[in-house]
Amino acid sequence: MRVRLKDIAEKVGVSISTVSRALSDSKMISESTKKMIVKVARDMGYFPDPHARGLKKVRTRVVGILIPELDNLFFAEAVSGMERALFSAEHQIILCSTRGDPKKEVQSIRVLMSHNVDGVLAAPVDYKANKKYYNMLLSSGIHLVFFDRFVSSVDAAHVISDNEGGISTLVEYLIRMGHRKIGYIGLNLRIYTAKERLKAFMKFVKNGKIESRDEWITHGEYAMEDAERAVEKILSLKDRPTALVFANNVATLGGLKVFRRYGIKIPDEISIVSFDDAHWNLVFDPPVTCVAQNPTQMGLFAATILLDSFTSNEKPGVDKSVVIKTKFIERGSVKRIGGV
Amino acid sequence: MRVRLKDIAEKVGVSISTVSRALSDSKMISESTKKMIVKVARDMGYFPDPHARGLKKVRTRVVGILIPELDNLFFAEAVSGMERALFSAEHQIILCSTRGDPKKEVQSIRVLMSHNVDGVLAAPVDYKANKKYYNMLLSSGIHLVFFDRFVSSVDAAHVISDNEGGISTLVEYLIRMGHRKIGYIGLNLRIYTAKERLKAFMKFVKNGKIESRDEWITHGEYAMEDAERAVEKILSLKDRPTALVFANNVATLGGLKVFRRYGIKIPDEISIVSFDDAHWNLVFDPPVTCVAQNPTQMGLFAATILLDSFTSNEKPGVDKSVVIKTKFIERGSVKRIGGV
DNA sequence: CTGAAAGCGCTAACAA
DNA sequence: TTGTTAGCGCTTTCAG
Repeated sequence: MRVRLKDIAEKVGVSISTVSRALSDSKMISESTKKMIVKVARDMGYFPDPHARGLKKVRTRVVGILIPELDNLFFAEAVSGMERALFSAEHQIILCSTRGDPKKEVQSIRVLMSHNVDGVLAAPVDYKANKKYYNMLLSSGIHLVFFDRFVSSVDAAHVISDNEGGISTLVEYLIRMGHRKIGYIGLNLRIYTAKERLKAFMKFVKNGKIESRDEWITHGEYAMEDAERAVEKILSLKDRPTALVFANNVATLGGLKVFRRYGIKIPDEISIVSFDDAHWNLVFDPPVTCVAQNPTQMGLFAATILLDSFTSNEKPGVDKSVVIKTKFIERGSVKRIGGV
Repeated sequence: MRVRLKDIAEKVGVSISTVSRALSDSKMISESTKKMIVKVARDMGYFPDPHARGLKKVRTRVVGILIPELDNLFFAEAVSGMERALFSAEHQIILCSTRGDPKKEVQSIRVLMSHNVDGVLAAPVDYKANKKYYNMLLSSGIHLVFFDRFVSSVDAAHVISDNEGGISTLVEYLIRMGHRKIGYIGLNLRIYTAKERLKAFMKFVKNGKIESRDEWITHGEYAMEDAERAVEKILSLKDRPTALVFANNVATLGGLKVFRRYGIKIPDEISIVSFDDAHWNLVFDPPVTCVAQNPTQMGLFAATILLDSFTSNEKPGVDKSVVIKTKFIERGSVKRIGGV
């Protein structure tokens, strides 16, 4: 049977509330009895009942994690980083996956609220939708930290990569390598990162630093197949770009599949760069030049901000946000065709 | 504010218990009032408080998932499959990661028990250790389903791949392709799958179907670096095997890294096969011949068995276990050097 | 068929 | 400094 405060109280010969105080490290108790009680509690293997706690609306030591999907290694690693931080701080995780569906996102937010979680770490589906529900979370006292993406004008800290900087690094590199005709394989624009990365790319088009046609710029959904179709379409064009920027790891893998299927040689026939590194760059030939994110670190940061906010007891506002620089990794997927 | 049974009761003009009965679909209530109450509850956005529920030791609709690590895509996909099944059945997930540490495993089991979860889906660290704690789980009424691995002589269903069959397929294929001198890059033998796969491999050694020396058979930890070291050691031998069997995706990636570093051509200089498929086989050249597991399906099965056991209200015993066949995928990583 | 009331384990306000 | 007690929202006897 489970050990309750009552059991400890009986054993020590004090009241339940004394035990409660001892275990919550209250000041209103003598050091000696506290020591005694703590020892007995440990010996008996006491662990407070989270439900009884939760019912009293005190800290539940549970945080909700809300992600689009787990089978993208980016999110898996991010959650792994969070888990590390949260476990050390003795917090539990309730995991919800939205699969990119705003409806599921709403349901998940509801569930997390009803579980009375202390905080939520979220990578929201949509830049705008469900703002209402995130605010509802906040106003019911739950701390919130966004990661990878955020919802505009919700006052919560976010931990994101430097999307604009990353894309700029990539495009500037291509320019240095002599490329001007550059295509872009993007993602669904509801997603914050997709929007930011495209915007960064378009800046180069607008100011004439590169040349890009509408047909070279694509926005798929968040699946490999979309990237595949997009790349196939671009390859079928008479006037092709000499280089392609892939907006994330999923898109890149899709592109590489197509190149392989058609026997297209990288970088001889077309050059590519990618936002996101991937495991298979360890073995793929040529490995892809990219800007790498660090999802584990991102998760760790986000969780740490949240945990700190519990300690300080104030919600982490947007001013606590962190932007993580991406890391440029030059490899062999870009051909020099002029330039400096 | 949160909607409680009390609020619904007041609105409808009945007692709390009537509302409770209506919502739990009891027989002891008239159809008409039930209908009415259910409707009002929905309109008001009622969602039962999991803590109040949990405190009463009824179904919490929460299941614990216990895995070694999330940043291995195998487990990420398995959890993804579980999430799908559990979400449909309106169950929540508490996620615990052991990182291969039996101590953390014990702590996690304790946490899950204290959270009064209805069931646990676990890929245990060790084949023997912590048997006591899994039995403790069971005896406190929590349903348990193992996946990928299990703990011996704990009476709980498991969902695993056909490890022996998979390895046999791989080795027999190598034999057909003319290989006799075959090495094995294995994992830590505390892990159930590692043990099973090695056993299956050793059967071929013992009955003389293949020739293998002690130096060709390695057992690393569960990290890529161990596989790298193991492969390097084998390559440095004067008398090398002509083919290598890799015991999982992590080991395979480690091996490929080494081959790349030393410029070793697959399959010309050495042939390889692998337990587990991987994403990068879509783009790697040559893609690796392997037996693929289906982690998503494994997760789905495990979760389904657990959910069924809630319905039937009896713990899923070891007799409910499922063994999933692996899928052989012939690709280009093995050279024919004789044979049929 | 419905309502009143006890109690799950804990915290916190109030008494002593 | 300690003990007593109310009550968190729900389920479940037990009466009606």
